[in-house]
Amino acid sequence: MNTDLDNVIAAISDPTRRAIIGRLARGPARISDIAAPFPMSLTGVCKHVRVLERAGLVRRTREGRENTLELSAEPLREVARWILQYEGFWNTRLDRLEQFFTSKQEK
Amino acid sequence: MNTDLDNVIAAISDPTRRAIIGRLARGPARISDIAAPFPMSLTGVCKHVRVLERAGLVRRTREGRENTLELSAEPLREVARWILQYEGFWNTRLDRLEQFFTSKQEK
DNA sequence: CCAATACTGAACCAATAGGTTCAGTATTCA
DNA sequence: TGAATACTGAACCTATTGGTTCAGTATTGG
Repeated sequence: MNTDLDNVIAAISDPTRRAIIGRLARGPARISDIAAPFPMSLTGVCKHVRVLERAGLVRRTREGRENTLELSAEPLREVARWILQYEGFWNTRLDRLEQFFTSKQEK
Repeated sequence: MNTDLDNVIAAISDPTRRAIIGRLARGPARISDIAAPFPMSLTGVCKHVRVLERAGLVRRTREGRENTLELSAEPLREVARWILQYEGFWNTRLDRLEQFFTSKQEK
């Protein structure tokens, strides 16, 4: 089974898709606009956009032949939450030790 | 080309590997110990561990026939940094609007 | 109306991911 | 020493990923 978290993390594991997110953070854009800077066919970019869409990271509004994309960063929040639970492990050696004993007590 | 960030994010996109990280957060463990709860062959778990290792998320210490694994969460920091730059986008509607105009000004 | 624009779907491809089994190598315990 | 333990490598399999091309459908501007 594939959870939402899996899909979101998989979506942001690709550098092209992270770049698309970065672009959309500066404001909404059409697929063609987004595709322009990439050394890749429009179809290729289209596919990446669909992956982001399925992960809930992008909202699409069709008007006529144009598809305007908008960043929808909410799903990243869950990912941040998952990662930040390990925050104590990437500071000092001491923090790591402390975290270890804290979790031992909790158990 | 595959960046470190790509490898780390790809590593944590798999639920089995996230579970392994969760297990190691409670303290070091041998591969067999880690493998036990998973409905999967030891070889399968071994492969997952190697992925985590290549991403720098796990350190291994061999003593005799036993491989003791230890969490090395530092690489997650970069991922957190990447995600948190979009923090303003997952709060209120207002925040999103604000962020949008702020970035417009910067440009 | 015609041509250009903005996509989209289908078919294809090579590489990678995630799993398996089986056989092998060290290492340790009794 | 001999059996059990703790892995590891190789070969294999299927499904998915990330890309392509080509052909098609709407939509729009001149």
